[in-house]
Amino acid sequence: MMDARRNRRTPGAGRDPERTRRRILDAATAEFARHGLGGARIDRIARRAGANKRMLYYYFGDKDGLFLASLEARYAHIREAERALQLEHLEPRAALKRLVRFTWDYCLEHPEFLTLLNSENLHQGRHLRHSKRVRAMHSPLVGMLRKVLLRGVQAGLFRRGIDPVQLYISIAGEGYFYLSNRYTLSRIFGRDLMTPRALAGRARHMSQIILNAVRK
Amino acid sequence: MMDARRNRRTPGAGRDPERTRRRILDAATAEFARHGLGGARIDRIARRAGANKRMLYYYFGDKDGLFLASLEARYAHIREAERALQLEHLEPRAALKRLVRFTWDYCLEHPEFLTLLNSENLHQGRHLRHSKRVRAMHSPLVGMLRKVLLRGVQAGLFRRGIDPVQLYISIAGEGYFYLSNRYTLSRIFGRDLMTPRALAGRARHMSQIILNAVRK
Amino acid sequence: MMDARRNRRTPGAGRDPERTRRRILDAATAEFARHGLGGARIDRIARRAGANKRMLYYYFGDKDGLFLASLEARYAHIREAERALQLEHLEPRAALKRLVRFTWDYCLEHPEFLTLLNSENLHQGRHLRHSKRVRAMHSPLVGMLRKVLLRGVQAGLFRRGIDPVQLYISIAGEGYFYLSNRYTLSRIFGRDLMTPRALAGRARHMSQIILNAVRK
Amino acid sequence: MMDARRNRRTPGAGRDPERTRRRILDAATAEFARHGLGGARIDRIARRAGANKRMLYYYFGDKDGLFLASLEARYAHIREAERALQLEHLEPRAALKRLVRFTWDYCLEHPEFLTLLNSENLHQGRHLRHSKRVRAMHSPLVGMLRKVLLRGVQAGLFRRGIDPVQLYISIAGEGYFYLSNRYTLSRIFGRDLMTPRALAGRARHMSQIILNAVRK
DNA sequence: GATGAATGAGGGTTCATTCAT
DNA sequence: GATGAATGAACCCTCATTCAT
Repeated sequence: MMDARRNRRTPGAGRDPERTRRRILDAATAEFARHGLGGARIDRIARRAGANKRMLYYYFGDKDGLFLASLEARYAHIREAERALQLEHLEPRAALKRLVRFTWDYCLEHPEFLTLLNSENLHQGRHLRHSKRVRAMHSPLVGMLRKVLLRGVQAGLFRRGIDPVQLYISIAGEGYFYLSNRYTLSRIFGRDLMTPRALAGRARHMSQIILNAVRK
Repeated sequence: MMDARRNRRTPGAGRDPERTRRRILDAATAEFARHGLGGARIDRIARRAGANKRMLYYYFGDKDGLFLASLEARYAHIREAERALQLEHLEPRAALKRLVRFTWDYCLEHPEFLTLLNSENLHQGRHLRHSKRVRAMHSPLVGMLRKVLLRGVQAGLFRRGIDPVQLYISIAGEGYFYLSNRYTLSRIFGRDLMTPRALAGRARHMSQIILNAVRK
Repeated sequence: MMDARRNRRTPGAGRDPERTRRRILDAATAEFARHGLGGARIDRIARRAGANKRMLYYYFGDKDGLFLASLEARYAHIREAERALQLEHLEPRAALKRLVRFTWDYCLEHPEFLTLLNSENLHQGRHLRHSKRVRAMHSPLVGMLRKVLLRGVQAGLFRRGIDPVQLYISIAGEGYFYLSNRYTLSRIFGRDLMTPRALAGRARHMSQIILNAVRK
Repeated sequence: MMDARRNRRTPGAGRDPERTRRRILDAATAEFARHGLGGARIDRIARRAGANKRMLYYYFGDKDGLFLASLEARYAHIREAERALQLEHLEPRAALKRLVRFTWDYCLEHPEFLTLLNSENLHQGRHLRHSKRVRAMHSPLVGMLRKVLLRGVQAGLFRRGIDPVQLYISIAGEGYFYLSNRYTLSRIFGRDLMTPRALAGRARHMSQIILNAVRK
């Protein structure tokens, strides 16, 4: 209590603003993902980030601001990854398969994204409504999918009239629902849905569903 | 449960245990659905139920007990409604269509069920784990779907090897994800997913997806 | 909930007023002894007594009334036991030894008495103040002890001028403090005061103290 | 701890952590002493300390933590005062008399210490069990008394084989029981034990008891 | 004599947030 | 940029007690 604080350079604190911000954001994402917006605790976030509580307010305004920042960061992350898929250069069916696979894998590897979205929807999207960035992020995805569908139709592989947004929602939904609701589903069906075998089965099932959905 | 209660005096209070219990449960379901488990407030539930706060504890033990009771009641409700579908007497494709339609309509008319399930999954199913009733409720559902699929195969309409659990998860997931995530999806795609037209479009899309998924 | 309650004759309830009263009193004594007045719970008492909570109020008025009744019952008990001592027929030193021994044994065998008294003193004796019985019950001990001391003086064994009340407080206090404070004393001295050996040691020590106190 | 605090503004609040802590601790000690652990009220403590309720948790964790802190502080206080007695430099009988007198006076002037200890014992010493400091505080006391007894034996004044722990328990117990149980004892003996005269009588009686206990 | 249902005040505790430095 | 101390409202829950039957 009365020790002189020499050489402050402990990891996780100190004078590296960008790093502090990043640590807070990561800690917040983990906390929101685990406990939801209502269940998240500012104290835990600060502790996990190794930061002073006051800093959260300094950088993000308030709890909701922090939540929105987490959400935006995760959206940016997945959209970034999607762009790297480069479906344009693939044969239409292969492109679709790849997108399905990617979406599944992403959900599997980033479960925090699912719970973050669930929280935002529980709160009726009131954070995202204030986000300027998020709308712009998403047109490329729809455009990309639209082009794949068009190429499939032109190649005589896919049927006409498929709405890329509806299809994307199916692609995401097939995996999302399975994973997001894994606890209740496992329980009511008396079956562990998260064994490697079960996961592989779902991946196969999803591919079939989506490819059957578009075929002529 | 459906017996006429004589001589009610003050509305919402007084000596009618079953009614008091029911009112609390309904109020709780609404509150949990709207705010999640963490965001739900015992005070609001009591007020909305017209009951003394103490009564919640008297009947349900604690907040978690109340949450579990809400969850079980909703599960019982949907499974009850499903049983009334009587898919056994329908032609296989009609039966499937009917189940898809029912599931969609149910999610649409009972949005509280979706958020309740999301909350339970956010908490990793820890309430349902203690439920004895819920597992037993669900085997009839799977059994019913299995029989439909079997009849479809025998009639030469459906392909073999479809897992009824995987299929049910798709049926539910197609509607669930769309509705549960409607706020974020509407925002990122810049399109109101809840207009009558959009809803009708989704219903059609879902039917196609599922029927295409099973066809030979 | 709608079962007809046939043949009510479960043990611990039913139509035996005196028995019900007794069971409540015993349960209350145990509860007060264990948790103190402030920490005692009406619910626990009722449950332990196998009685309806309302009955506690029916028989004893309120929590304080119940506490006083417990206290009085324990006082009556020890006074009863004391009367059986019959120190009059013993040689003075033997009489003293016997009293010391009795007091020690009683405290040891009835630890609930100690905590009950502590509770009452914490509350500044406000229950006992309203008791009419307790004053009348007052210990025959003082009279008995006075006679013993007198006989001791006359026999040239004890010194003059010893106040029987002071001496009695010493006799009780030597054991009471040791036992009542056994947890803190054991801890601060790093020694378990409740081993058979330690208890025997204390009994011996006490006898010596008291006998030395009166000797010429 | 004894440094002068400059520029105090509002009394009882503000930015003086050590002072805030101290005020809370004092208020808690008084409250616990008066009402016991179960009967103590966090609200009252905060109010009396002129502090925000939240601060109690900030500094002491919870009610039990606060209770333990109170207990430790009081133990530290009496042991400190004892050390100041410097019995080493006194003739054995004088040393003993002084210790007896001191212990009596301390109990008389610090009745809160008695009730605090009673509370801790009611709770079976569960707080003290977690204290690391308390054990260490007490070996000096025993050591000091042991040396006095030894010197008394060597001087041919005291008898051999007296256990300093047993003797200390007697020294403390003689006063403790009298004072701690003053309400019930006064009531059952129909005599006010707290008049100056009565108190003086007890002090004399105690000295005799203890000195007679050790004499040859 | 006995019961289950109901009450309102208040229990300890925790919350997101802000102050002074 | 960063900190520890402080805040007041509100959290879930429990209390002794009483009502209606």
